[in-house]
Amino acid sequence: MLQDKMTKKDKQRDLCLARLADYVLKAGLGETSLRQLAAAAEISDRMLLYYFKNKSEIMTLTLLRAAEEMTETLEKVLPANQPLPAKQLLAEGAALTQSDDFAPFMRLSLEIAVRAGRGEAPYTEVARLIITGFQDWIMQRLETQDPSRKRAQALMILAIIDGFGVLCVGIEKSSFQDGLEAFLDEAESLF
Amino acid sequence: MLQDKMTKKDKQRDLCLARLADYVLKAGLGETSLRQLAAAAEISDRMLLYYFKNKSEIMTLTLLRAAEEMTETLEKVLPANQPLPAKQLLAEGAALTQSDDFAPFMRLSLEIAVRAGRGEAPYTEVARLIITGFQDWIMQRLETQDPSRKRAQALMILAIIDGFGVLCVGIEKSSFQDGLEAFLDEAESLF
DNA sequence: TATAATATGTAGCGTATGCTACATATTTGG
DNA sequence: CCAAATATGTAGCATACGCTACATATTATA
Repeated sequence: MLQDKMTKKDKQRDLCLARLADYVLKAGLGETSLRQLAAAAEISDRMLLYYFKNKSEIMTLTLLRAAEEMTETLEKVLPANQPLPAKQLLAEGAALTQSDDFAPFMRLSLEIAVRAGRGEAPYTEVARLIITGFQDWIMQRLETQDPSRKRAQALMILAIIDGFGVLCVGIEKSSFQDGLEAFLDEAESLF
Repeated sequence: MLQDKMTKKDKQRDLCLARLADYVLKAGLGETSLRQLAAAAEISDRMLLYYFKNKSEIMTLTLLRAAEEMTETLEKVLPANQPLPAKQLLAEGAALTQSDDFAPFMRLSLEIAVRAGRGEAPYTEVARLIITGFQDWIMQRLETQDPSRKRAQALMILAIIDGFGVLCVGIEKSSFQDGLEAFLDEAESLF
């Protein structure tokens, strides 16, 4: 990635993408006109379209970059040292959705998923990438006795984490007065 | 609601909102310029702004109308005859997210929740309304032995249903080859 | 150093947006 | 019936959008 023979253009593209990934993580997908993106990248919109062929390419590469950063953040926050039981992994994941480090990724992922649901390109492929990335992360940390069901179990855990994220995002945790732990206890008592 | 002494303007407003609610359920929140809304309402944009004071009012009332319809649809799809055990209620709810009748509400709800998460008015209040509406629906159908935890349990069930909705919306159920039932079995086996 | 390739600024095009001004038609009520 | 209120069409404004044409500066290469 950090090759010596990157042209200046390539280096600028890379710098732009780093800044743009940070920007969309903070601002979301709603404030992404070329002029706004250019301001975030600290260049002129003219140069943005010199470095990239059009807005679609900018957004695709920016979201892929953000997805990469999400994967790295996930790895950093909870390294895959030893597997955890499902309930504990679920608790870790749900807590993540509220942590300062990870919440922006959660919000952005949901925005991407929603747009993917409407069939908007290029969100469809990015959404799939993010979901499978998160799913893999869960699988690598899930202690299980039945390997054949591991993938499905991971998907179930991911669904609960996502659902928790939606509720938090949508209602700003005002209905979670009892706290995250109490909420998660319900998961256990449900079945 | 159907008063005799509605002025023509009031009647037109009502008709518009009915059509607009249908429209946003189909098209989502991404295609909602005044001209597009006017076409959906089968009037001119000029008249749309005669009936309503501005776009913000149009969207607020339209989404409230859609939320009302969601509540009615929920009631119709599964009347509150007798309470169900959590697992069965969860299965019903998850299946709903894929049914033709209810999937549009699910997609729209997620779009609203995401925008609410960014603090965009008027989505914040509408999101809260939708979430509590769905939560109440669950509570009224949930068989429980510990009433003090009923509300939290309902929220947990809602989280799983929402998470399932996100995954379906985001990846178009390609990862659910095993089907909904197998997926739900995991919920049971997880704990 | 001359020339070609790369880089950057300025200006603006065509279109879409939310919204309004102004005129005219239609209905209503005294 | 006639004035006042209500309803509707036409046209367009100001702004924002994605993107491009054109000129000029800077750098690399021969």
